[in-house]
Amino acid sequence: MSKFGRELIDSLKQAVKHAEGRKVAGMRVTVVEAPDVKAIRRSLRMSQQRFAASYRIPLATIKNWEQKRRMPDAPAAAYLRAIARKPKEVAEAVAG
Amino acid sequence: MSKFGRELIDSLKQAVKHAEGRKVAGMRVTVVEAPDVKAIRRSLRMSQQRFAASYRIPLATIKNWEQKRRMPDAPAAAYLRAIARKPKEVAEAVAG
DNA sequence: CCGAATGTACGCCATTGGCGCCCAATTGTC
DNA sequence: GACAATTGGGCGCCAATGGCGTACATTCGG
Repeated sequence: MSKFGRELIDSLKQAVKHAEGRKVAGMRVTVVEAPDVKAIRRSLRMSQQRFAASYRIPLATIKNWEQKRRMPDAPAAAYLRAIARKPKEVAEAVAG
Repeated sequence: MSKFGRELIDSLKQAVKHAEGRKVAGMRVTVVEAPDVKAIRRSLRMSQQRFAASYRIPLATIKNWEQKRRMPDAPAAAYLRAIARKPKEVAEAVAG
């Protein structure tokens, strides 16, 4: 069996799974749209540095999110949602 | 130069950097101890499923954290901290 | 003019997120 | 007691993210 042959078969298997309505492992389909980190931060009138410190997120990670180089994963997206809606409460909760 | 030789040299370079107090790229040193997800969840008297749903974290991720198979990354740790201290406020914030 | 602060951009790589699957333990419900 | 449902532990797999470094552009106050 050639390498090409194996790859072709794998592709077909995935296609079949798709057709069956099953999910293909390793294929992530983003359902919810990405939270706009920059908008959230700006609405709080904070620099990236202060925002990062206030919510205990590494500065580099904030930068990645704002530049759309990385998408916040599910827990991070939830966290950002919480921050966007109750900035003060969350900041207090993580402080100290 | 053999493969083993190169690897040995790289290891020595890292050791030198360590000795110099510099940080070695790619080597993560966890500073804060891992949050005890199970304890947090239990104190809220929720099943893994409800906890996951309430805070919008995939069930599999909760399992990984509780079984210590994965460590929550920095944003996740901050989120858990917020949850631990202001469970109701955070739950309300992420709901809807 | 220059240094500090802020933010954009990108490389690198170990670790995590996220998914599926299976199985044991616990908790109902008849 | 028997049976089904819920809960949670354990593990393999893979792409994507987290985290850190470095360099460069822009803004701003002295």
